[in-house]
Amino acid sequence: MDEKITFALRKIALLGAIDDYVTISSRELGDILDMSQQSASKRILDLMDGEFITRDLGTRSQRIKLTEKGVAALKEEYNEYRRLFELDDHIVIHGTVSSGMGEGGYYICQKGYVDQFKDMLGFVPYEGTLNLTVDKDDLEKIDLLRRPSDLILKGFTSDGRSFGDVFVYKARIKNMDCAIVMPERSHYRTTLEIVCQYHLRRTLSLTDGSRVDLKVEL
Amino acid sequence: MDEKITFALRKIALLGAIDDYVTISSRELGDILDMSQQSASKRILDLMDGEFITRDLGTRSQRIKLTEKGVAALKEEYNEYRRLFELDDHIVIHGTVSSGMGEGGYYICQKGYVDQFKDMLGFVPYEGTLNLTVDKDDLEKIDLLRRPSDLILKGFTSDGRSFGDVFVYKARIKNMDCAIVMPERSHYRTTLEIVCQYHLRRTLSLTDGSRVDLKVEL
DNA sequence: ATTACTATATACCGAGTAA
DNA sequence: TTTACTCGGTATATAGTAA
Repeated sequence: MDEKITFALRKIALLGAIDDYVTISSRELGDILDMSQQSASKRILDLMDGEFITRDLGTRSQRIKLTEKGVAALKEEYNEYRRLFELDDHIVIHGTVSSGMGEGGYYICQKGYVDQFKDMLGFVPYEGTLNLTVDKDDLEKIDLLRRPSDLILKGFTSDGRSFGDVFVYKARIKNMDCAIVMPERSHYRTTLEIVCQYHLRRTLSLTDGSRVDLKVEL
Repeated sequence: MDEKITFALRKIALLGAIDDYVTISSRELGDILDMSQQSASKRILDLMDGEFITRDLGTRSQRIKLTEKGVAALKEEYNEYRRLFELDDHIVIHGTVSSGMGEGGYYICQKGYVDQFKDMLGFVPYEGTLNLTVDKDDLEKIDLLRRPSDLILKGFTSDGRSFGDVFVYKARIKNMDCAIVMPERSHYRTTLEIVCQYHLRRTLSLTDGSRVDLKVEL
């Protein structure tokens, strides 16, 4: 979505053009957008071209109203702001990609977990986890995760082997949705295990030692 | 606020850069902003120039965090969206500016009302009202206002003359805060009387017959 | 691999103006 | 009064490249 488009669209919407047609000349819109009458006129044509607004043009006035698509475009941007300011219950954990087989990777591939995981997060995890060695300065942030998550994969028994509960924390790496998996009885460690729908190493071109910022929802 | 600035700022904030430093190369930012590495680099310099972000630049990576000013800029835009989508309890009434002495204008200038008005709306109304003849198609919308407003100027007696209650409805004309005043015992009319901190006729260059879109909070 | 400079290409803006 | 065209000046973007 072009930022010039949503800027003009938002200013027009603020005049009430979501609910009904609003009378606004290109000169007036130019004043609001801090640009010339000519540029505002062009912007209106662009908005119509993208079907973000409809207009009925009289000989000495025009009336503008947002289309469904126009409202949707604004809502999309609004949701980005909500992610920033309404759900500001997250922390950022810095760390380094490391290898080494974590038991979380073994756990999460069990069918008993995968089905629950899909219901919970909405995706089937890629087979295998990304190991993240947490920066020394951020180790204390892990304790914030030790509070029982409200996302818990229930334990089960399979082939005579018992699998315990696993805590899950929704997270993001560079806008990629992922999750921390943490077996309930894991001992204190400096490494987190991340699961994702995609192969994070390949998708984000990560190798051992790559720096990663993990944004975790609390 | 320049829209290019807030666009880049928002995308960086979404990576978690409000809470803490976040590692992001200009190449990666370019991908996110759909522009070249060079332009993204320039955008970062612009953001630093405006003191919207701080950066610590290493030899092979940079870390970015929003400043107070940067967060404030985003919150300003967020508030515009809240006005659009959270308080969507309003209607738009179309009408035409007309003259003719409404009794509302006489009423509202009484000291007994003005003091209450200032407490309620936060401004002292300009002496005189703007008369708005409502479009035939929008007359039924006035009935929505007939529900008792939660903003009521209490009646009083002055010089042996009694003044009744007046309903007040917050409204906006082209982003100007104003209010509809409606004496409780007024008979059904097709004309609304608008008060504002400023002289609306002059400020908005309105003359008799000018088309006006009135956005009313319910 | 980075960031960011310079130079060239492109897009954008607005003055003038027609309808 | 409007809207919106053309056109020329300016700002913005990117390719090439240095550090």
